This record gives sequence, structure tokens and C-alpha cells, in this order.
Amino acid sequence: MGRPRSPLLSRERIVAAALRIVDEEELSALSTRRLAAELGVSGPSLYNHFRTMDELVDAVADSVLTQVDISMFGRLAWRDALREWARSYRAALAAHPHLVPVLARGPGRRPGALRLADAVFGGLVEAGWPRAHATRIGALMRYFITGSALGSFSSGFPADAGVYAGAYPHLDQAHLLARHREEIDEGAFETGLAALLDGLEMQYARLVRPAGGAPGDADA
Amino acid sequence: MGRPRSPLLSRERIVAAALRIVDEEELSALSTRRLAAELGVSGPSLYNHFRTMDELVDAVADSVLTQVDISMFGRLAWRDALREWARSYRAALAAHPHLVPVLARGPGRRPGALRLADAVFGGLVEAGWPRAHATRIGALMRYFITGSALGSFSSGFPADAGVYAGAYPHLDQAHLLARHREEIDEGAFETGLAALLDGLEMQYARLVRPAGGAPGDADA
DNA sequence: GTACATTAACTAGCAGTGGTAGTTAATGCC
DNA sequence: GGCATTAACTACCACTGCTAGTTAATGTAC
Repeated sequence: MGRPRSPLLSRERIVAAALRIVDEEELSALSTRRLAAELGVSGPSLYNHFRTMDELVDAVADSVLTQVDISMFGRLAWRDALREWARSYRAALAAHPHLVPVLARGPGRRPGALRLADAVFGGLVEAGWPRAHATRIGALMRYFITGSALGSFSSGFPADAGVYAGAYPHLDQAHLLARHREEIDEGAFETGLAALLDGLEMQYARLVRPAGGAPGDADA
Repeated sequence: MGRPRSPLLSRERIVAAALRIVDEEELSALSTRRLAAELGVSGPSLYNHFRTMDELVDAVADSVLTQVDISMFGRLAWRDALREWARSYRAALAAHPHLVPVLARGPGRRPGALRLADAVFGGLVEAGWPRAHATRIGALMRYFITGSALGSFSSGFPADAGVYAGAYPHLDQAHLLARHREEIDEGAFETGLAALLDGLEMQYARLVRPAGGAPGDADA
């Protein structure tokens, strides 16, 4: 059959189709043959564009991160920037929950992920946080955000009341959780985010002006 | 060959062997044939003890949660209990990071997971938190803890300085992160935990005694 | 403008996957 | 003692990621 007159595939087309499959089903539904079939092509053709399936999944995962807004760093105060960024980050991940375990493995060499890390760290350092603190804050924010996007808390509880009956006295209402999924998950995220920022604010106050008047506020 | 004179397998033996494989390699290394070989048995024999591979993985995951200490609820003040529980929870998960994506899908019908949820929710409610707040706190704590155990932050950054060179100006030291893995991950967890508890404490103060003296402290 | 390396599709096939069907023999219970 | 149940087995099935080797169109160098 030979090479076609115009290319049937491109990395972009492959990534887009793969993302669709992963979102509509799950990560394990993504297979070379399945993806190739969706693209009207035969399995191994994908290997002309990606070296391995892992590399393909990496590209799909990173494509999600390009949606995250980082323009608030340098524009807003660190606390407000962190909050807006966290919301944008979570929204991007929550739209593609099946990819969260992949993304949580860290940035690796994926440009989208490195771009985020760079922006957050840079924003915090420029706001006066010492580098060691900025590192930890970047990490703990990622912990919280990926954790919140990894799986719905509420819908992890079966809606069948019988599950809880005898053995778990405090969970007598847990079968209702799934019904209020979105509002609970969202509420927990916002509550946690607010608590986290309040707590960091306290630390910042102790750190940057420990007795009444210190330097540090680099508001460019 | 028929049935052996004494059973070769048991759920416990299977789960233990599976946990070893998952810890030493990764979740995807766990296959029926591989596991069966390790147990000196042939593949499909496992299906006499578990209906599907998913059920087996669930059992493995839940076995990890039985290690988590929940004795502090009712014994310590809510804030201290939450901190101790969080540390115990994280320690259990971090010892088996490859299982975190499974655990993060929620408790489902797994007794170990439901036992945790029951203890945390019960502890918070008895400490005076309204049920809706207790739900959110249970969720947000799980977000943070699973997120922190899901993947090391620091070792997600390649140790190769060339990765960051031109494009990511603030990450000029990021290649050193992996070298300080444990101390950074641990530090970020503790910093985040402290911030979270500080933030919740502030909320608790506003909530339970909004103007100077309210009821609510059920210290049983 | 013609060689020619490269590219991008293909078919065939390998070793490994979860899971099913059907067989066999030991066990535990009535 | 009779017999359903249990727990092992072998032989498959459809699927997985991936490799090898084939073919024909493309882009580039001279």
C-alpha cells in the first residue's frame, strides 16, 4: 500500500483522538489498535509518530496542562495568584480525571508541566518567599490539587445504604453523598484551599516581618 | 491433577504475594500468570479465590489501609487527632505508592477504607463540627494526603540540568530536587498539614463560638 | 531532473494479558 | 457411603504493546 499521498496522521490528531478515548472511557481503554481504528489507520502506524505508548500517553497528559492559566503570577498578590492558579489547575485536571495518575508522576520532561512549575516557583520567589519555602509550597499545592482531582470523594461511597448498616455507625448518611457529588467535592476543595492559604499567610507574616519591619516585598 | 491434599492458595497468601510484586515493581507488573508463578501455581487457579483481577487489586489495596491508626479519635483534641491520623495515613500510603491511584478511587465497599472514613467523620462530629463541615474536612484531608503519597514531588524533576536550561528561568536549581527527595517531600507534607490545620482552626473558632460563648464542645 | 535516503503507511507475527470452559481429584457434610 | 463442593489443572479466546519487513510517495542534493 505504501506511503499515502498526504499524511493520514499527525501527533496532534493522534493526541486529540487519544484524549477523547481516555475521557469517555478510561486510561486502560486506550490501546494502539483501538486508537488506530478510530483514526482509520492500522495499529503499528502510530509508531511512526510516537516511539512507545508511554510517550503517547505523556503527550496526551501534557496537552491537558497547556490549558492551565498562569498569567496571574506577577499580576496578583501571591495569595490571590495561588488561589486563581489552583482553581484553574484543578479545573483542567478534573475535566480529565483519568489522566491524573499520569500527571501526578511529576513534570518529567513534559514542557506543559515544566511551564507550570516554573511559573509557580517564580511567582512565589518574586513575592518574597525564600526559595526553600517556595519549593515546599509548590509541592504541597500540587499535592492538594492532584489529590482533589484524582477521584471524587463523594462518589467513592456506594449509594447503597446497606453497605454501612451495622458496622459504620457514623456513616449512616453516607449513601447520600454520591447524590451531592459536585457540590461536596467543590466545597471541600474550596474549604481546603482557603484553609491552606490562611495557614500560609500566617507563616508568611511570621517569616517576612518577624518583629515589625523587614525587606522583601518585591512587587514588580 | 485434581484438588490438592491441602490448599495451595489462600486469599491472604495471594494478597501478600501480590503486594510484594506491586511494591517491588509497579501495578502493571501484577498479572495473573506472574502472580501465580510466584505462588507455584498455574494462572487461572487464582480465580478460585477472587472473581476478577480488579477484586484482587481491591483486596491488596485495602490490606494497606488496615495499617492506618485511628485510635487517636476521641482520645486527642480534633486538631491533634487529625494531625496524627494524617501522618499515619500518609505513612501507610507512601510505603505503597503504586496503590495510591487505586485507593484514591474512594472507599467503595472495602472495609478498611470505610473504617477510616467512619473514624474521621465520627471524630470531627463529636468534636463539635457540623456534619456538613466534617464531610468536607474528611474530603479535603484525603485530597491532601493521597496527593502527597501519589508521587514524589521532588523526584518528578529530572536530575539532568539540561532539561531546564533555556526555557525555564526559575528552575535553574530543579535538577537538585531529586537529590533531596525525602526531606523535601516530607517538609512539604508537614508544611501543608500545619497550614491546613491552622486554617481549619480559624474556621472552627468562627463557627463554634462566633461571638464569645457557644455550646458544642462534646469531649467524650 | 534524476538518484536516493527518508517517511509513513501496511501485513504478519511474537510474547504476554485477563478471563472462560471443561476436567479431575480431594474434601466436608448428610 | 454417597455426593455436592472445592481447588487445582489444561486448553483456549480475544486482546495487548511492539517489532520486522514491505511498499510507495516525498523531499533533498547534485
